[in-house]
Amino acid sequence: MALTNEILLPVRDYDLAATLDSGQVFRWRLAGNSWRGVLHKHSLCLTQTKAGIHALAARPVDNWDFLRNFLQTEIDFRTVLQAFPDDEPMRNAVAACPGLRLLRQDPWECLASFILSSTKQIVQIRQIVAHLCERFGEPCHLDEKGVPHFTFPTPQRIAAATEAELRACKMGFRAPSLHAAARQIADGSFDLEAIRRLDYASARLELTKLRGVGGKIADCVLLFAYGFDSAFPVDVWIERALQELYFPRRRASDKRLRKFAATHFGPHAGYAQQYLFHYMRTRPVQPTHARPKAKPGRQS
DNA sequence: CGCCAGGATTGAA
DNA sequence: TTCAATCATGGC
Repeated sequence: MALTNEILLPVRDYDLAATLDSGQVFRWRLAGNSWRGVLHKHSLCLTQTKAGIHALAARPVDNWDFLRNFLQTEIDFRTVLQAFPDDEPMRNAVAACPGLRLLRQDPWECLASFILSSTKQIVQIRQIVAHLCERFGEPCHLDEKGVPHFTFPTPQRIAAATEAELRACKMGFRAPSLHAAARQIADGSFDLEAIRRLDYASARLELTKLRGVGGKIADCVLLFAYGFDSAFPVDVWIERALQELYFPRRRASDKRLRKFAATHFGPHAGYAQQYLFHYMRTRPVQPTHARPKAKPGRQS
């Protein structure tokens, strides 16, 4: 294949900005009307145009499949949307952002990022990950402003760091979890590739053996890195979404909500989850002051 | 079940 | 300006 610095991926129904800014990935930032980020060792600049997504690489690329895979431009997106339940919350969520997509990330970067995500807001996760890449990643490109772009650090590099060095990236109590995961992956005692060959339930069980990885974080990794479309991460936003949109009059237990989610949203439940998440976070602020904090048994 | 673990942000004093 | 509450997930 010929080396090229740029490519146009002619994709429709794709909202690049919403997708890169929807809490799946933490390393893409807006520069003008383009998105800058690093994938493997390629520093990229992505721009949404009428014709699709234009990619500009800092260095020539011989095969762009890694980008098609990351952006998931080849999937049958219509089928995904058509498989959603035809109810009002889903119609509203899709209407609010019709081109929202799921990405397909590198498992290690995704796992590491979500270990760092626990009890953190998206802005803070971005900061921690940026620190981590600056200190332990490799510089792979200097942009026109002279700002270096870094690769995501390997498990080997993180394993070789001290816990104090990791804590200096502001990750606090998550440092031992990240360190342990990196060591297990670096020494081969945990195989991220083997996860691919498991069914969803086994893969989830396997991931939750890692310290700092509970059901929610496992589901994020299974959905965002391995493409298990049935994974349905339930964080507080999704819990709120399910409660308010599907059980407005009575308080449903956590267990009840998960059971509902597992059956209601169909084979691409993970996509549905992403739409609900985005919908909850971007819709106009609700008048929370008018409603007292939810208490068991009593919900306005 | 209930508490604790950092650190950035928001809102109150 | 300082200070306290809030955020949000897993481990014990």
